[in-house]
Parts: sequence; structure tokens; C-alpha cells
Amino acid sequence: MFDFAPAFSRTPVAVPAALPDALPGGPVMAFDAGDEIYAEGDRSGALYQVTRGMVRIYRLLADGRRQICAFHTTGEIFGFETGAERHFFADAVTATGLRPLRPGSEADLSHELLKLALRSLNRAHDHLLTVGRNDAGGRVATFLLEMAGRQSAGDRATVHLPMSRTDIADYLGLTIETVSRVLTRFKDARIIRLASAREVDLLDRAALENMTA
Amino acid sequence: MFDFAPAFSRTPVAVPAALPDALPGGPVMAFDAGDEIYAEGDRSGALYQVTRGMVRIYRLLADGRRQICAFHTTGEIFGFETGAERHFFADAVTATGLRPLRPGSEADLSHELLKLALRSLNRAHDHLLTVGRNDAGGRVATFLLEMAGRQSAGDRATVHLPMSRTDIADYLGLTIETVSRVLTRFKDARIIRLASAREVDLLDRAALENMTA
DNA sequence: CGACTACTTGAAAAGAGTCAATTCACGTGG
DNA sequence: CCACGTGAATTGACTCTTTTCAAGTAGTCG
Repeated sequence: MFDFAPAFSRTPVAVPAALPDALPGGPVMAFDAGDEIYAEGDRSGALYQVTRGMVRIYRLLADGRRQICAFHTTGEIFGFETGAERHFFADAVTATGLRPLRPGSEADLSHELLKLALRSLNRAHDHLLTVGRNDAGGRVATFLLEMAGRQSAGDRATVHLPMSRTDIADYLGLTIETVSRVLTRFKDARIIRLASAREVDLLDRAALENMTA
Repeated sequence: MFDFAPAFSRTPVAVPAALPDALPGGPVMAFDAGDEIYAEGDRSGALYQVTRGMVRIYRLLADGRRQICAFHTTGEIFGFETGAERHFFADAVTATGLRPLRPGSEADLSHELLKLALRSLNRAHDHLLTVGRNDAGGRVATFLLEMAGRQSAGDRATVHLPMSRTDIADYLGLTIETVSRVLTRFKDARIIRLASAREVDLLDRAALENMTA
């Protein structure tokens, strides 16, 4: 049906380097682990740049199920909204610092924001691919590589996971039991080592990449 | 764990009404069903506004699997890219007309593009929710309501599906067999009527909405 | 009318979810 | 310093959904 698929390359999760400085920022705000940053229904306000820690962006369904759309780490910017109200919840996964960016109305700013929005859009599509076209193993593998890619230069073998298994499950569209089982399966296959529940050594990156589909 | 979830409302799939006219457009280009509009790896070029027909945006994996990110109908604009290259494939589902929009570099334009990009971002997140947190029934139900919402005023009971079951499956992260089975299940439950494989009457919208989670 | 493609249906297998029981890690107080 | 309690993570047994593989049926276009 399809002739042939050219090698598909995932959007690199680059920290926007020069960009943020172009935006006027306020003083850094501190949040503890679990603190709410904003909630669905709140009036749309500032964008935020993470100066340290980690933020999760998510939606809640009436029955309590949750879909985490994104995790944001140092340097990243989040908080775009289309309308006057927030459509998502955002809260701190760990102790977090945020620099609010005033969304001025100057046209020049739109250009910067557009770049950021498109970056977010790419990420959302990557995430969709992960969730839509991967089994549990592939999703967890993708997740580990994604987290590894964001930490330090991205080549250190040890990955720290600041978030709980529940967070990971809600990010990947799985249950916490499945996430746990996949991790022990990886461990038994010597693809990873679990120094502790939240410290993962990637022993065989190639194996993870092969599951990533 | 979570106190209570406020009613979650899905982003309405509104056709951008006033926006497109603000952008300078070229002459309409015609595509037949199946024609490629652009491919992954192509140089990023114009944005396109659909004047008639339907377009599918997708990614291909090395093993031939496909994830359709979006379908675009009349009035909608697609073709945003972050870098110099296309990250997606786009082709015509049916006979389609496209008006290319030159992405001029004027700052004023960024403002319009930003709105459009954010709209796409919202849609991507809705789609993620559909795929990540719904079973097969819920995904197909969501899909039917989405398609219904785009056709005419959105209240006529008959929905025309221009795309194949394969397209639907690749959009929802399911197999074509599952899509087919869900549809016959809905039919047997008198939730829909299948006038033909691609003509669906929504007999019980409430039932569909209840599965939408 | 025949051939091709799209769609549907069936049976078996695999994968993930559910429910329940441990185990583990860590902080608190004796 | 150790016992205990709490919440997080793992493991097990079982069920249910979805996929897979394999026919079969229906449209459609020549």
C-alpha cells in the first residue's frame, strides 16, 4: 500500500536556548512538589519558563482518569492557551522554579511565541505517535529515551525519574502495573538497571531504540 | 488522589472563519483522491487552506505502520513546520482543492499564524486524549462525533466518511478489523445505522457521548 | 460478467487491565 | 537506633479487550 517509508526521525527535545531571553520575564516563583500552578478553568495568564524542577501538564476526565500531555524540565516554556481559559492543569512534580513571561501584545513577540508553539505542536505529535502506535514496551522505551535525552548532554547512562509510576502511566496511556512490569522485564533482559525505583541505568540503548518503532 | 474533576470540555472543531482572508493566498490547486501534497523530507513550503475535499496528515514508520495525525476539511489550514523540512506526509483523501498561503515574513502575520498553530496544538491534545484514554468503542465514538461536528451545522444525523477504514484505524491507533467490529456493534445496538459503509446515521448521539469518556 | 479492492466476520492468541497481596523505602516516634 | 506506619512500587492470578490470521462478502470499475 505504501511504497516505502523513509527513516522517521523523532523531533529532538531541544531546550530552547536563545529564545527565552528575548521575552520579558518576571521574578522566579517557587513551587513545592505537588503544588498546583494553574487549573483547568482558570483565566489564561502568563507563560512560564522552568528554571529548575519539573512540571506536568494534564487533563482530568470526569471519572478521575488523567492524561498527562507533557512533562517540562529546565529551560522549557509552557502555558500556551487558545482562549481566555486554561484547558489544562499544571503542577509541580518536584520542587520547581518558574519564571513567568508576560505575553505582551507586540507583534514582534508573536514571532517568538509562534516558534515555541510549533515546538509544542511537534512534541504533541511525537507523543501521539508514541501512544498511538506502540505497545507497552515501546512506550516505556520511548519514555526512557526521552527522559535520558533531556538530562545533561543526554549521553550519561543514568536517568533520574522525578515522577511517580502513576505519572508515567498517565503519560503513556497505560496502568501503573503495566509500567512496573515492563520495567522489570527490561531489567531481567539486562536492558536497564534499576539502582532504585527512580534511578535507571540504560545498559542497552540500542535495544530500547529498537522497540521504539 | 484528585479531589474532583471539573467537567472537561473538548475543544470545538471550529472552522476558522475570518482568519484565512487575512492571509495572502495563491490560486487554488486541485488534487485527486490519493494524490500526494507533500512528503516527509520535502522542503517546508506554503501553508494550505482546504477549499473542498479532505486531506490526511500522517507519519510513516519504517515498518509501514502509519499514524494519521489529522484530517482536514474545508476551511481548515495545515502545513505548519518547525524546521526547513516537512516532518509529515500530506495527501488528498478525496478530490481536494487547496489554496496555498505564502508565509510572508511580516511580523503581523505571525500573530495570525500563532492563532492557527495554537488551534492545531489544541486539536493534537484532544486527539492524544482520545487515543490515550479511550478503549476502541470510545475512540470510534469520538471519531464519529468529530466528523459529525464538522459536517454542515453539525446537527444533521447523517455523517459521510470520505476515508477508508484503514484511514480511520490509523487515525485512532486501532486495526481496521477492530474499527469494523465496533461499527457493527454500534449498529446492532441501534446507536448508528450504516446506510452504506461510508454513510453513517447517528441514531443515539447521547450513547456515543457517554462512551467518549 | 469478472477482477479488484474494501469491508466484514470468525476463531485463536497475545497483550494489557483488574483486583489483591506483598514488598520496599522512608520518615516518625518511641 | 530500631520498630512502626505510610505511601509507592512490585508481583501474581485471572479476565477481558484487542490483535492476528484467515475466510468470506460486497461494491465498483473495467
